[in-house]
Amino acid sequence: MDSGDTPLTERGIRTREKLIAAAREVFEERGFIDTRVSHIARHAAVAYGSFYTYFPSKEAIFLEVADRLFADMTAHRFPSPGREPADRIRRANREYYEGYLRNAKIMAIIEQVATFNEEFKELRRKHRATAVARSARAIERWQGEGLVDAALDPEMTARALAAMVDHSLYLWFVQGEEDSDATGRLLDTLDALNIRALGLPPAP
Amino acid sequence: MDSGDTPLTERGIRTREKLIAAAREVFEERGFIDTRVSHIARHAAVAYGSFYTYFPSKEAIFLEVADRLFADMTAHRFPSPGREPADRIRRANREYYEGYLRNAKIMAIIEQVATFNEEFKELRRKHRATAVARSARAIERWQGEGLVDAALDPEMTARALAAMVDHSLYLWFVQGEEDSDATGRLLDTLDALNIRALGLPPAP
Amino acid sequence: MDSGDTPLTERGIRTREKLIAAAREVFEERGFIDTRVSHIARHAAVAYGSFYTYFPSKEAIFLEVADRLFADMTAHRFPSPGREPADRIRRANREYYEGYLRNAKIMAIIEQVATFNEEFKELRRKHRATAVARSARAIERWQGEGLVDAALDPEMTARALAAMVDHSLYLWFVQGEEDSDATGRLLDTLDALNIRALGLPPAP
Amino acid sequence: MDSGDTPLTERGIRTREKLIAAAREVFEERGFIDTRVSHIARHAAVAYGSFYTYFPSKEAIFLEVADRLFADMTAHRFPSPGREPADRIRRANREYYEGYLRNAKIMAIIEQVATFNEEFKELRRKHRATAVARSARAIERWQGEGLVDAALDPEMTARALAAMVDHSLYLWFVQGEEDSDATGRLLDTLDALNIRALGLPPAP
DNA sequence: GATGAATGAGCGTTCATTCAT
DNA sequence: CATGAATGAACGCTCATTCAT
Repeated sequence: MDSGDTPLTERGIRTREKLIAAAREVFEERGFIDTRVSHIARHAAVAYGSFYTYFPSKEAIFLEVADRLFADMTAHRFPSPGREPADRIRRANREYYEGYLRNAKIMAIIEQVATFNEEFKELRRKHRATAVARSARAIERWQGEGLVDAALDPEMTARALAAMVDHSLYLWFVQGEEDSDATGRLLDTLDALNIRALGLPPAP
Repeated sequence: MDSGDTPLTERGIRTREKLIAAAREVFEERGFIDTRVSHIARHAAVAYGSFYTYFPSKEAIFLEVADRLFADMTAHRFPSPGREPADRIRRANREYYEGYLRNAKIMAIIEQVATFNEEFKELRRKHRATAVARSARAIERWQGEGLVDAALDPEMTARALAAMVDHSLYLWFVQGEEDSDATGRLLDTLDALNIRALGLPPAP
Repeated sequence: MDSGDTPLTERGIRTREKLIAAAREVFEERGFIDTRVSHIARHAAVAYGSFYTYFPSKEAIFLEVADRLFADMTAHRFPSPGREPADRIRRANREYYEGYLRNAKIMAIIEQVATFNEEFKELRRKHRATAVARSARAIERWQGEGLVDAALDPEMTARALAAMVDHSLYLWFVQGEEDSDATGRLLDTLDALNIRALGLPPAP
Repeated sequence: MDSGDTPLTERGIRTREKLIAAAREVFEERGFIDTRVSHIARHAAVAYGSFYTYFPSKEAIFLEVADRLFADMTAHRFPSPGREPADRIRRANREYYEGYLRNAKIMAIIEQVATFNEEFKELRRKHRATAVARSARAIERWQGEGLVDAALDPEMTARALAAMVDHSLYLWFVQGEEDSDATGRLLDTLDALNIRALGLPPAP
């Protein structure tokens, strides 16, 4: 009954990977609530009982799927040194938009699970805190350099702007308010509001 | 017998109200998913079957609870004529904050339900569309008066700023990131970012 | 709680009649199993609770409906004196066919109820026994007159021929095997088989 | 998990068979309407949920029981070549009587279900149509050979005589009008009426 | 380890009947 | 007597998890 343990054999690893890939697809298709363990097992072409050889519960496999997602969402982050702040914001945002689009469906499910599962709520909170802290440090730096008004609370500003971007993308791509023709306008507006709110000089 | 009907007698109306009040409390306490019809009935001190005299399902009573919430959230809106734009934004935001606080718990549940129930997704969408449209009209007016940069897309700006306020409040009050000492800083920051993003002159 | 009693006031009688008429229509429409007391009450434009003022149960009102049906089915029977036996059989059958058609829908429901309700099973049995006995007496008479072979068992013959007519009509009109163009052929065949089976001389 | 599937293992097949056998017994005992899935599971000494591993509903298992019944009722049919028509009718009837007796109880339940379930109505209709068609062809053949009056409508005759036999047996064995001493008289009478109605020469 | 059957608590919903007004 | 709300036992079905092979 050592389910959840990392399997040791080559074959076991393959089965585990099949389950994770299947889980992501099924979760994207049906949401967390409407996904059954049987769906995942069948989709992975694995016996029902074998699921529990690798994961102790539906929550556990979802946690793994979400972990990989967060890795993907943050892996592509790389600094763009020696740029104007406005330009760096635009670049960072664009990367985030792309990541969001790539993972929009599963992001939606994570959002769903976070509304009723404490463990997930906490996971989300941590990821957000990390991102907000990094962003707040950048704002403080810019305030030190006289680029951003010192009257702004760096942490709250970072929070609010992250919320703006996150939730706008969520509503647009996930909650079906998307209008693909207008996507460009939305993204441009998010960039502009970010930059204006901070009072940064628009990059030339 | 046919649930969903408006009750015809005083007594029936009372029972229905008891159920709605109980439902709100139970939903706030346990969330939508973990709420059972039996919880609501018991909390209302009403027989199990009586629930179905008034509502055909858990979804139905939740819709009623949410309807009343939206009514409350919008009812308190009143115009503040002859003010500076920045001042009006601050006032409107404060009203919204108060409404949010008053209804934070149930707002959270609505957010939850909207992640898996199409009917609710649609309800939320409509309410948001109304609010965004009003806000976009105000921005256009201010652009006409030369107070806001004409380069900003009014609709997308309205969307993004609404998302910022909504989601910030949601994360703060609902997802447990609240730190009551800092609430004032958050709200001030939201006001400030709103005003700065639009490029409005800060009211004196 | 004296429900089931015959009401005394004019108004009470009217309400009771309304319920019976409504019950027949609803039973015909939905069958016994799928009929709810609420359907009957609503169809009669009578309060739910009032039903129980007049009938102690769904079974009770059905019994009343069925009683009236049997009255109608037998009321039209009148002897046709001084005829040939074959002619009398044809006449009697025709009357029965007409009655069946007039009441086919409710006959179907009675058949349904008789499959699971002992009280109804017994009611049907009695009605059938009466009809079979009368028919058997006629056969005996004809045997006495040398018109029918004395080797035939009068009671069993009466039973079997009644079963033939009853069930043929049931399958034809009720179980939806009806083909209206061919109805005449079916009825003629039933007459002919009756007469031939008894060995009666075909009426000229 | 998905009920209705054919089980894949020996053990699964055994459980499924246990359920079917138990279902037949419980249906015979209590009728379709008063049978609960829990009764069947308990009678089969199987967990409640296991029922749904094999059948999606009470209707589904009943369909299977009925299918097997019809197979039994028709399997024993074998031709009796080179006999007099009257003799063949007697033989065929006797076989049918025996089958009916063997399955009388469950036949009753099928009759019951056919009164309110469209799927079953249709199943019964098909079986009857097959039997009637075969019988009608025999009548036509005898008409060609001059043994049966050409004036008789073969199809309607086949229908009516089948209805006579079927319903007589039903009333006798199922609806509790049975009087075991007289059973022989009933069967003899059914044979005789069949033969006389067709005008066949009684076999010596 | 893989397989798929077995388990049963749990929940939503129904509806005949009773009761308060 | 009329009215319609109140009651709650009963049942069908689900599905995460455990177990036997």
